[in-house]
Amino acid sequence: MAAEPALDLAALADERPGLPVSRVLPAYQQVANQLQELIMKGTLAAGERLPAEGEMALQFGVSRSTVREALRGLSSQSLVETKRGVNGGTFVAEPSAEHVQAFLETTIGLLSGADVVSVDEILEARELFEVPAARLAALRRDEDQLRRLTSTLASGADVDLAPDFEGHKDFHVAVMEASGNRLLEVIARPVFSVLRTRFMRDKASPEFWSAVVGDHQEIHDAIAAGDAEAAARLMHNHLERLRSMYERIDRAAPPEIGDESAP
Amino acid sequence: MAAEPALDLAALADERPGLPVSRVLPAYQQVANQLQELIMKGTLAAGERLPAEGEMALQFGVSRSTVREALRGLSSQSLVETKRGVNGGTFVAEPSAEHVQAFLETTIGLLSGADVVSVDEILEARELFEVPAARLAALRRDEDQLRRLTSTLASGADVDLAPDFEGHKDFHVAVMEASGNRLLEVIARPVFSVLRTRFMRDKASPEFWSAVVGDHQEIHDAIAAGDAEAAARLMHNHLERLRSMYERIDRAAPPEIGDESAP
DNA sequence: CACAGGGTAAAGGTCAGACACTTGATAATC
DNA sequence: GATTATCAAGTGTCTGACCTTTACCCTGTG
Repeated sequence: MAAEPALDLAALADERPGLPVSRVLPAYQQVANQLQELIMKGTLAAGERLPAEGEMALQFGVSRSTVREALRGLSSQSLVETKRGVNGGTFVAEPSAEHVQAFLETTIGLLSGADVVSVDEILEARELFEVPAARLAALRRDEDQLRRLTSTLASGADVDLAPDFEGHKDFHVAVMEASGNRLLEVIARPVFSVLRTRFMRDKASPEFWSAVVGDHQEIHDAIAAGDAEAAARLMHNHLERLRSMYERIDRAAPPEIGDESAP
Repeated sequence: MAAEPALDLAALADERPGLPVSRVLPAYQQVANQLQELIMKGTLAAGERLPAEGEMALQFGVSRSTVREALRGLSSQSLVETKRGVNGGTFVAEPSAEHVQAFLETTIGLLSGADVVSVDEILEARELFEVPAARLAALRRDEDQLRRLTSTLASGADVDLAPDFEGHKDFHVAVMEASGNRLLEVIARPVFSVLRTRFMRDKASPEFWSAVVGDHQEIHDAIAAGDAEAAARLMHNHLERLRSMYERIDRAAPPEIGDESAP
């Protein structure tokens, strides 16, 4: 086992951030950077197993704690995953859409909370994503996707006495799914979720929700019929309706966010 | 200093993931989760300073190493930042668009590399973002943004003998900036960068690049004139041109990615 | 009084070594 | 042959120490 050509990573650091930082990065940062680069370059393939922590510590010439801190950073970026037990270890993670969505949701939420982006911008972006999504869905949805879209209508109608955001959400998610563009889905869903989080349910009138259900039905029919332009137009109108509600709530609510102790 | 009402966080864990995990999460995960929740809820405001690592260790009833691993995770999600020295410590990070962009760029790159999303989908998504961006830019650009847009043209023309992706990139970034929607900008830029990374420069003919420069000029003029529909139409045509080039390269290149050792 | 220099201490960064916990595989037992 | 006990690799956690950075204070000097 002496001839194992284990990963020789120690000669990969080429970072010269100029001068904005303290001229030397912490060791755990350097280790993380090097590993990340190897992963991004594909040198370490998805699913591949990294050396054990102790071994990496030897290779990098740092302590095991330092390696572990580096790995924690990478793992919370979903670049690696760790498993315990025999055959455990650190593995290069298979990138998944869910990771990206989860991250985007939290960060867009923060950006919005910190007023780096406004609610108007989120609503506008949403329209940019969802109107084309409806158009594409009309053109490309397969039977399966259509079935799923239909089912969100049914469940929405069932609970129309307790109209909640869930049915609403499911419908829009199904539309994006039917658009056949996963990147669009990955990006649009978090945008959507942030709005959902910011504007909790039960703030709109029952009439509003029944109008929403009606909109959904119409959009569904257009998508089912393959009428792309109608689907796009109806989605646009639908989002206009939502926007006006959001804006009303936004104006009514205090600018403070994250407060939940108010009686 | 004995009566400092430090953050009492130890009674906040309400996570019951059901059973998909090993029924208990690692301590560093739990600590990270609790801190993250406090940050997301706004209980810990941006810029606020957390207790020192040793103190948090006491509060959570874990060792300092465990706290540190939790903090590494949070800091690579840009939720906290650490500073050394006196008055150093861990601070809740101010969310910034750059963080999101950096993360999106790496993850979309990975998703694309792993064929979770196809190049076609990225190109399509890009069109969905950029055509409306051009329209909005025509309607809303201020003088400053227009100036920046113009300057990208000049630099592009200067180096038309060595047409590189940089000028191309700057132009498109300037358009998105002029759209006045920061969320759009945050999302579209990484999408764009991924394409740039995947299709390195110098693969297209000089004629192609001069056509690109011409397109840019036309789009610029439309935006400058405030002609939204023309800007959108021209951007659409421009992206069609780019798409055909990307697709040609994609077909010609081997399906392997991340190879750079090939002579 | 103003400023330069050094000291100081708080807090993060790193290390070493040890032990506990998980978990798949293997061996021992019924 | 099926069940159970043992084992070992590897991550998870702890302890306690020491190094490094750096804002701030306190001199001392001009």
